[in-house]
Amino acid sequence: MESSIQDNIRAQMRKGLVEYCILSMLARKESYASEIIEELKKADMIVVEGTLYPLLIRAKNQGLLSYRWQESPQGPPRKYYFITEEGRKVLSCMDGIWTGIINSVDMIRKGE
Amino acid sequence: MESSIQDNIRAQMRKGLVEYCILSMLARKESYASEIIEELKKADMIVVEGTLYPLLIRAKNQGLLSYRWQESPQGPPRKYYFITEEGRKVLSCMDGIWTGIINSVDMIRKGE
DNA sequence: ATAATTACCTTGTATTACAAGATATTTCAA
DNA sequence: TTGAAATATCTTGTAATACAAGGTAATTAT
Repeated sequence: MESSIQDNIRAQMRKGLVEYCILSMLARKESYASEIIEELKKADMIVVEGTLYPLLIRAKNQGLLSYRWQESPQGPPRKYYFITEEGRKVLSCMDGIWTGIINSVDMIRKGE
Repeated sequence: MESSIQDNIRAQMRKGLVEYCILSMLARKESYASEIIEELKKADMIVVEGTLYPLLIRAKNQGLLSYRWQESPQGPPRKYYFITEEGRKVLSCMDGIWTGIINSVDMIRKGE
């Protein structure tokens, strides 16, 4: 099965933004994987489990996120992730990087 | 040697944008690899040869770019790449995707 | 000749996101 | 009390990207 060029481009462009988006979300309120996926879907930023779980583990190992267990009204307990102080510093830095990227692309698109 | 978390994030965020930027540049005027790298550098979008050459070849194989040889005032001949009609269609599509990504990130960043 | 400059290209590696599937806990109905 | 449904977490294997590092080749100047 072959994917279209456009699908491929959409996929490529999103790369690396996922971490920024997830840190952003968790900076406002703690959340668990299934809920994070639902909320990203609302903003058309589709992410699947196989992407999210390794990312959360990486961010936790870097000290950007931490988590606590909490019982669920139904099913197994939820792993609520929340942002750390270190994570907030990195997020603030990412804001600047993101703004810079938008400016760079804008310059290139419009012809410096 | 270990790179900082921030360097890593900067690198990740840029992924996939390079193709968009290069198609954009070539949509205004044809150019060759060394010049493309120089111009991207001006916009703080650093790209190296090992990234650019495979990308140009991929885009050519997809029919988005084509090229012609031209003698250089000094050194070996230059391979001038230019965008095709198909490339312009895809570029127009990428504009929309890029705008959509900016909107998505903005929604997520600001809390939908 | 040969060194310098300019240019093109390749190989191997780290990282990322995804597809697909495995595992575990709770509730509810038969 | 057994089993299905729902909700969760997590792992493995694969494809793709960007980069570091190095290789090849043509022209000009010394």
